[in-house]
Amino acid sequence: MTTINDIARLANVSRSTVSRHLNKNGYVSQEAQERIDKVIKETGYLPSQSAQSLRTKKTGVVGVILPKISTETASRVVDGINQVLQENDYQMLLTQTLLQKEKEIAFIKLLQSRNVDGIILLGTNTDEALVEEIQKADVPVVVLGQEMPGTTSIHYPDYKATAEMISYMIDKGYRDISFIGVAEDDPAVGIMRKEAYLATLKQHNLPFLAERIAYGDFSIDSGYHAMETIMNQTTKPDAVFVVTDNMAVGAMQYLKENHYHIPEDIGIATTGVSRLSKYIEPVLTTIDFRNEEAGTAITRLLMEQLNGYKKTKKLTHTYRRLSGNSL
Amino acid sequence: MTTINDIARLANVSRSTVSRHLNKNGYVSQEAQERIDKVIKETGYLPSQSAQSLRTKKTGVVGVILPKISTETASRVVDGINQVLQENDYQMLLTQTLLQKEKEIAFIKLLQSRNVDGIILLGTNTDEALVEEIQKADVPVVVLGQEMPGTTSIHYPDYKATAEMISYMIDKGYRDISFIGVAEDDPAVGIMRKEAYLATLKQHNLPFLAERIAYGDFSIDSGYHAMETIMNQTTKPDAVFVVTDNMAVGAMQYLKENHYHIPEDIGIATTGVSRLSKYIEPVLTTIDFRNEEAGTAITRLLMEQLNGYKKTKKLTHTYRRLSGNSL
DNA sequence: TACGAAAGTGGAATCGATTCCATATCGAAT
DNA sequence: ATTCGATATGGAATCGATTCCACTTTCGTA
Repeated sequence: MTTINDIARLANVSRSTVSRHLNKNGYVSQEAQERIDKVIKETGYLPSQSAQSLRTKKTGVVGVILPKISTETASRVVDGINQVLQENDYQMLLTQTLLQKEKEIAFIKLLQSRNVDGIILLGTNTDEALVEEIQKADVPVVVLGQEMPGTTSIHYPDYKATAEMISYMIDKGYRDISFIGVAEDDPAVGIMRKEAYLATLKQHNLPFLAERIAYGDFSIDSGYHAMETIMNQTTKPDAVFVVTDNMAVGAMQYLKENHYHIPEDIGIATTGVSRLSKYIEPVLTTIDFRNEEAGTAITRLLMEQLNGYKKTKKLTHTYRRLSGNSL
Repeated sequence: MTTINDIARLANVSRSTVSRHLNKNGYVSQEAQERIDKVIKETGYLPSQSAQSLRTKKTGVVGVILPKISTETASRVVDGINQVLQENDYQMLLTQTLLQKEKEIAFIKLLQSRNVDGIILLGTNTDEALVEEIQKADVPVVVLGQEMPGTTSIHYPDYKATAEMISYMIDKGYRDISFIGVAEDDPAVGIMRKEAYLATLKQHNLPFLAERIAYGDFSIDSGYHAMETIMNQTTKPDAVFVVTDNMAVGAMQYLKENHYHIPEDIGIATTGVSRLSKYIEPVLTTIDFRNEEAGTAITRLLMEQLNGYKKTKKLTHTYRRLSGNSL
């Protein structure tokens, strides 16, 4: 590796001069600039980020913590994040928790020791310990997907969107709607969406049956089994709302294997739009949270913080409903 | 930020002693260890990666260069990569080229200036300039998806798998198979797969018609238009092989919009298995390159190199065919 | 002609770690 | 009693940059 000292020596200047030239601050004569540029080109010199960031406390790296990259939702968010980071000359250090909550905290620490300039967390919970760790952090942390106390965050309109979808299903004529949710340690997906489901049924004076609800853990498999549980009851629902697309895939698989027709025998709706779901039968009716835009939005908020903006902001992301023929 | 100097001062030892304790090399008395541990716990001290890597020339970070993260193929590979990296306490710096070739070279440089310990490149071409840049790199670079001269790489069995799929289609009774490919600057996907298609037709004494071939650029849209081009000819094929799943989605969209039935009017086969494609009609017949395993495999090769193994290895990844009802 | 500001440059300290080397203590073996 | 190896510790150099400061030269203007 060639270093700034090599460049200085070869160009017959001091390393202060090289640095001044590279950073375009201070005075450097035309001739010196040319000699330096020439040597840099010849050697292919690249400044060491480690050394630079030791001095400047800036790495140009943003840490991203997410549950699992190979889901359509997450990878779209990452696309959005990456877009804004690239515009601002930041790189992305990516970590996956695989839904182990303790890893979120561990990664916040780890990323800081890696001297990232900021952290974007795709949130799955708002546990006390996590909130605390975020407060303690000495770099800005922004959160997407949960309303995190005391932290700049963007959350999805979980309640509103779910309520609207359930209403829509009722308008379509469904009267016995079942629900596949997730555990309640996820406030956004676990609590808000379920509450919206329950409240909307009530509002329309529809009865609520405990056996119409089953839970999964975000995986396809768990969606399959939740659907199975629901359909194994003595009476069967005429529709199902699944809180995540991944679980909806599992639910559909169960329905298909057991020869239920969608939407004649049972209607299905979910959140999250898949690349494929538009093109293949049945076209899923879903709530599209426009994850890519959410990714760019949360990253812009982080950029604001990196540029010195201090106040915490809370935003709600927008969404749209995509109508397919699964209802 | 607390530094090693703070720890040393608070624990009443020199910073050499703290370092020795942290790295478990050299002698440190029991009492000193305890005092140091206590102070570290109290302060929440984390060593600065920048400083460490400036001294040790190791960052514990691996750079990953890929075309686009929000594709099923890429995100599955990343999953595999991440798994092995995590096992080995490495983090991942992720970059996207969005299929701009010059960015591959730019990122190789950039990642080096960020002092990554190694680079994993999901290859899209084997251009001279790229090969050169890889040779020049002073960290190990491994490549997935292309057979890169002089570099450790794993490539997919593009020729064999494609030939086998075309044969399978012929066995199924299709006699007029069309082909949606990509530009030939991608040796693996652009050249090998097309050659396999042509050779297999010839081998079965089937005629080849130039108008049965169209090209896309990996995007859904381009698959749509390629399919459109093919179906707008005076005679129509009875099947199509699409070289990537993303383009296959576009092709299917075209077929669906124009009321062709799959597989009655036209059969379709592709590579790459989507989470969804198994569950929704029609179930796609595809070549599954098992991207996640490919990701773990290439990462293990990189780990070997990081541990001092010098020789370059060339491996071919395995695959399997998944039969659906799209043929 | 003189003087102060602008232009140009290098020296040295610094960031936060690691690591080599010198030094000191102590117990065991000769 | 002396010596030697093991244990324990701190000092100082170093990694590759940035940045402050001091110093010199140049130049326009009073």
